[in-house]
Amino acid sequence: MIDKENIQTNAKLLFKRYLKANHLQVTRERFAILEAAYDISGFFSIEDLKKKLEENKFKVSTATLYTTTALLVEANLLIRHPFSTSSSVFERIADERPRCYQICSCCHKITRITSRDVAVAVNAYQPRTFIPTHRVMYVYGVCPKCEKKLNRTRQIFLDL
Amino acid sequence: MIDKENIQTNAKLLFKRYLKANHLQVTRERFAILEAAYDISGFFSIEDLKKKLEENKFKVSTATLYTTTALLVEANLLIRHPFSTSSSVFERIADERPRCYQICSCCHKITRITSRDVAVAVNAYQPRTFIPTHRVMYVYGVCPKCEKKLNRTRQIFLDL
DNA sequence: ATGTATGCAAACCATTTGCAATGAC
DNA sequence: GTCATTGCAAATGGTTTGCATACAT
Repeated sequence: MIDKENIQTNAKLLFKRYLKANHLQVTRERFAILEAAYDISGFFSIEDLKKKLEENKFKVSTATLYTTTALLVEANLLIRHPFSTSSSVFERIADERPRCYQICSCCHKITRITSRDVAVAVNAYQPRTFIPTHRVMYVYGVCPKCEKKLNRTRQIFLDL
Repeated sequence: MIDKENIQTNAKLLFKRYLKANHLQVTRERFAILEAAYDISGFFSIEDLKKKLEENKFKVSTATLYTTTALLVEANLLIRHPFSTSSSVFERIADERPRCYQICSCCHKITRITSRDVAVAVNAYQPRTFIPTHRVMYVYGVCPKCEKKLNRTRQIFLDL
């Protein structure tokens, strides 16, 4: 089993490795940001990260938050989701399970699916020369609740 | 085989249906934008759309471009990709094949994969109550070129 | 006739940039 | 000591908003 501690430790190790490999510096700020990001289990914005860091009594400039999150995305330690038009939505990559999200085009509710079927399906494709680090699948559609609503409207239309 | 004409006609039909179902108005602007968007086969920005519309001698305000693209995303006629931090990256949904993209975290090159394996894998997962309209998969990793350049370590998470 | 969609320009705000100061190596 | 990184504040520019006008129903 992987506990929270392990996830963080592993992420830090990977980040350090990434920085070394790319001749980048290991700084307090970068690791404080990584830690804060990995303290959040769901989606988060730059704003949320800033707050989390403040909770930890750690002050970082906005500029650094932006450059570091970009770095973490590059290092495959964070995902950037396409959920918002304006601001970035991030999420940590805490384990190797493929990430699959169902998104209702109607009510915009997002649900992560973690069933075995999904894992098998998403991992079924194996590229030849490309070396995959992680996979993200988005299944767009209509959730049951909205489907009922839509059906009602359609019915009304047929009646007209 | 589906040709360009057919794709557009089909998209228009779907859009009209969507508008009706949601009690929205069928306007010249909305269909001019849909047409322009479907004239572009790859990724495009709001800026690109504006240019394409100008080519067609059609003038639309920026505000309308934003609201209409949002509408088209809602109607499952456009995808919004998470490729840019600042501006939106769109792509038409021209056919029913699942969309899979390989993204190199290093050089940021994006390649669409259309092989049968991908299609099978992505469609293998079938939600129970949720009604899927389309699926998008992103495979992040390192392309062969970058792999050679950087002797980077793969992300390996322990005991899952 | 009613209410929605559009255009325009201003406002907004997330993100980026430039430069001086700090800190990693 | 050298050069990358950070912080700050200002600039940038994509996106949103408010309101008057035009238009779909």
